Amino acid sequence: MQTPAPLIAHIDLDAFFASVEQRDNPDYRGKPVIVGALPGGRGVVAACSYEARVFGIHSAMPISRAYRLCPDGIYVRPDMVKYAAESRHIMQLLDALVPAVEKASIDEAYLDIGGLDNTLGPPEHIGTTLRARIWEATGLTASVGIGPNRLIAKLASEACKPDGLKVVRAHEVLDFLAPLPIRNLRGMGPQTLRKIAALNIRTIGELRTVPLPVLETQLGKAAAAGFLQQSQGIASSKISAARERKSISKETTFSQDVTDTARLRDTLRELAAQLARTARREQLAGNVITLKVRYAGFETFTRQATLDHPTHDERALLATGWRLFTGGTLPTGAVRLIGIGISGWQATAQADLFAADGATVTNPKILEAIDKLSDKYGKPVLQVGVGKGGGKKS
DNA sequence: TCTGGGGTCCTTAATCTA
DNA sequence: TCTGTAGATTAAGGACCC
Repeated sequence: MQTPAPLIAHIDLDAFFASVEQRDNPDYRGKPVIVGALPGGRGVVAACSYEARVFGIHSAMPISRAYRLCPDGIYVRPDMVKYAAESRHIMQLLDALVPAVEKASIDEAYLDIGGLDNTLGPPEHIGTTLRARIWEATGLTASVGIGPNRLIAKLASEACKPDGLKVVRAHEVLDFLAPLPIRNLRGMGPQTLRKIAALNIRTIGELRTVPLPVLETQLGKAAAAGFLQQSQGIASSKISAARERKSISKETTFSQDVTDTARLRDTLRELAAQLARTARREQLAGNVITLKVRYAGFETFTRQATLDHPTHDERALLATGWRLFTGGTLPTGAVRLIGIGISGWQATAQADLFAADGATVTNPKILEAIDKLSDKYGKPVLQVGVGKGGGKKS
């Protein structure tokens, strides 16, 4: 039997957080709804309704600016628990329709629909069915892009937003891409955009004509080759249902910068407790602890310690995080943000020695050993890397 | 203008190891 | 045993995404 040509659908829920709020609060419908920080505080727009976009508001915009643009808008704090439940519901619905579904984020999914024309019909029909099912089940609209790979599917859904459907066939890919701004390519952020703009390149079609060595001088070998491939419509069409989590972190930005070390330590303790709860819930224990600190001027630093035991215990997390903070390698000054994370998952027997019930470490011998060694050496056991450049400084 | 929170991946540089 | 070196490992930061 011949392998069917790859066909990928990208589903994007329109203005997801704001649409959920408008659905649940009839008073919000037809009005500018901005989900994110509240005016007066620090923060940005997480999502906004299409009515708010008319005022020039978009996601990631500082809330203070959004408020200036639209003082009469409805400002709502995000309810992530509600959005996550809604997202699960929709993903389950997609799973029931299509064999291979990859959740890309809380409001996006990639579906492998290659070879489904016998059961679900042609691509246009599949797209219409997916959108109708989501609407019937949730009252939310979604945009669907369909193409021969992930990149084209994603760009097609962006092109037909909101509440649209677009199919780009293999022979149409180059013409579809040519007029689009290079900003639409994956991985093209402000820095890269600036470098490519220096070559007087604005569209994907123009980018395609740039010789590889010229692009390499601006972006380096790997990035240049990657963007050129994208400009030719070449991208992965692989869909992987289960993506493994690489790290977990918790961070918070203070409403006003903090110099009081007691307050910083209390905050770190709370974050360590939240982190430990999440890690235990997901049955993960890691031995790499990362501290993140952002100062008043927005300078951001991270420091890592590698323990010789995987942990998801809040005491071990706090002890390590605080030692990294006070270890003398960070600047002093008012702190805007503090955060802590774990990675380096270890499926070892030691991980199981730690509590699974949300309390502290259950194995007193392990704790005692960690504390003794930490006290003896004045730092968490064992390998602690500090300063620029890694290496092992034990 | 003034920049959240939670992630991933890549590059660079220092250090370790064979 | 000493020295030089290439590749692997580790840490930090940058860039990006939603």
